[in-house]
Amino acid sequence: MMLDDRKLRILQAIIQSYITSAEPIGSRTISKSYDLGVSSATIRNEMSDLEELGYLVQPHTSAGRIPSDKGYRLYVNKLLQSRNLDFILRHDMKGKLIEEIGEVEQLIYNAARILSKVTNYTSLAIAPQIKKSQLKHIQLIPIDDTKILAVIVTNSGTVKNTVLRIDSNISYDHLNIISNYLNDKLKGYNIGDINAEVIDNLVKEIYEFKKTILDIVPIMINSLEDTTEVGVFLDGVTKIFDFPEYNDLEKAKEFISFVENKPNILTMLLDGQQKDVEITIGSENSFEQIKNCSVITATYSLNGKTIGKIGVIGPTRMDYSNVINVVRSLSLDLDDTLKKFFID
Amino acid sequence: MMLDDRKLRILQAIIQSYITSAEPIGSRTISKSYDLGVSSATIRNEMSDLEELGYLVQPHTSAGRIPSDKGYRLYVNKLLQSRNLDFILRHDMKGKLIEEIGEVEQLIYNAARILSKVTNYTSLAIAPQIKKSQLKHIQLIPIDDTKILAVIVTNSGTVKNTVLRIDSNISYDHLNIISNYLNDKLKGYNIGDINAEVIDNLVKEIYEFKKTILDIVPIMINSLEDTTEVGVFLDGVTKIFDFPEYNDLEKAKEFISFVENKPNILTMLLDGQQKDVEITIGSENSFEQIKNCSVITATYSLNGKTIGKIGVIGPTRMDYSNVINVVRSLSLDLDDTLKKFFID
DNA sequence: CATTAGCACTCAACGAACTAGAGTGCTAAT
DNA sequence: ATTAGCACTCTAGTTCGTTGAGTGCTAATG
Repeated sequence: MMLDDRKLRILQAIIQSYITSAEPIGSRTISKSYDLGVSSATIRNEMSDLEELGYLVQPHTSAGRIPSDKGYRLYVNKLLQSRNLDFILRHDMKGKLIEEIGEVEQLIYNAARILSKVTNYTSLAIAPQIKKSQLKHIQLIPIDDTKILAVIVTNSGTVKNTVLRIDSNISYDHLNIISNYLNDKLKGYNIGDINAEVIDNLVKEIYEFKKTILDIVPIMINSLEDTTEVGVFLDGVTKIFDFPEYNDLEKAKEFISFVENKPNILTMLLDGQQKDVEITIGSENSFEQIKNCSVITATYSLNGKTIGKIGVIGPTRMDYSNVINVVRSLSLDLDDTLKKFFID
Repeated sequence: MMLDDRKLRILQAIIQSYITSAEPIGSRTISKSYDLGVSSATIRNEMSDLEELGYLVQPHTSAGRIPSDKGYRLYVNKLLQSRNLDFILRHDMKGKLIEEIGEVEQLIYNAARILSKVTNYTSLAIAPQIKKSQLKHIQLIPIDDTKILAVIVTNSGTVKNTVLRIDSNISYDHLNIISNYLNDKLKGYNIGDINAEVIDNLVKEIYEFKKTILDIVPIMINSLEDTTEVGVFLDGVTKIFDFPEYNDLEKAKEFISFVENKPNILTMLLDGQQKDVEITIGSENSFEQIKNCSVITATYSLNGKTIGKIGVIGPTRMDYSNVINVVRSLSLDLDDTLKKFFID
């Protein structure tokens, strides 16, 4: 049995109906609402075939049918006609995005908030990954006898502070010399590439402050990799309550627990392929807790290099067409904005 | 009609039962479980009186009674016998708290996480209020031709970065001179006290960099007051699902929406009196959305000055005794830890 | 005179039984 | 190949009694 054109049209009709209604769709509904030129009985037969092929499932006998993950996948890959995003909306989004530019984190959080507001799904975002950024400036500042503050600025605009505890008292001037030296040697380095070897080479050329540098730099680099500190942004968590599929406390709890757990979000977004727009449907998700959700993400880049991701998560019955458009367009806006305000 | 000792004992019994069972309490339950030496009929009469006095309410005729906000208030003020917190638990909490000390924010977030884990309620915390802290160090760092980074360190350990956009190119050396000058003049100032007048006085004594300072300092100070950036920490949001009073999607949604809104939490915590431990019961809350919740907070201090708050929020049927103990003890631990690691 | 046993009354919660209605699958006619 | 027709299925509501916890009142009691 093959998927002929009529079957595809019926599948499309069912999925579109289901996305807006959240109710199982029966053959009569389709024959009435869509002009397919065949009777409900024919549609009934076709639906039976579509179920056999795995694109539809029946919650119970004597109910209509709902799309399976496989059905949604086909829909997304083949049946989605990409309409253009409303110009006004695009313009508004970009306006909101650049309304108040502070640090990059602020910008990304802004993007997440816009995304949730415009799509009415929960939005996710990760701030530029420090490891993938280049070191732009490094500065050591004495705080008191036992502490110095290391400030690291990256090309993507991220500023990261680390308080270091030290034994020996180092003078302001000495710290300045070390700062300058580190700047000189490490500027432009990919932060992820600064490893033991690099640090070893670093101190080969300098004798006076060798010990201090070996005390300071590894701790500093380590603290940059602290994942608990990494910027994960969420907005619109409570949007999930608007969907009938989460009219169940257990499910709502599971969703919110998952999404509030930053490491989950981080792994999910970082593990994915780094393609432009990525769509993960239901059971395709690697986390069991969200096997009834779809996730749509897009990357954002600086200097042609992907540095982070934004996206939304919601029920598999998601308005794919709209969300894909919004996410893509917002990620392009982000690229623009980053280029303009944070260019290397 | 007066509240004699027997009425108080009955009220106490009802509240204690209700806190653990979440079910309306009937007269027979009390007479069986607590040895008050009177029959259920007598208790029935007393309960009727307690209702008339406003300490109890009846969900419907033929149901037991539950405490009113006024009842809880009396309980908290008069009937709570303060038992001591388990020594092991105290020790564990402190251990966890100082397990990994990074910046203050990290410490406060740690406290919130411990609080939620130990009490099984949603926990809240605010990071040290920059306005109430003193300036310890200020440093201007050039990023590129159009941007400089201002790093401000306070006595409470908070490090705050602000990226400033400038027109004219300022050399590294000039920035250093300005940094040193500002340090010299502003160190020790309460950040909240640095106003236009102070800045005016600041530039009276210096001519060379007057314009630059006037360009930089006000923006810097302003950005410190940006409330969207202020540290509000939450943990255990989903704990609310464990309480039968939130077995209702609408209520759960209202709660989570409220609590996820940082400005709400900020106003709530900052508006309260700044006493040691503060308990707000049900309708005493200024926010309509949480009129069925109680909030228990404690302040934490540095150098005898209150700089922030931690606390929990949950249903009015809260284990007041335990939560008060835990919150108080954790706030003392925080004081200790701050003193040790972040002392001025 | 406070206390209590006794009893009629109330009401939410639960479950059984029934109904309505949407939808299917099959069969036979077109 | 398509479709009208129909028996069948199953959920979601609805009604209606039953149960049981709890109350409030009254009259008896020490």
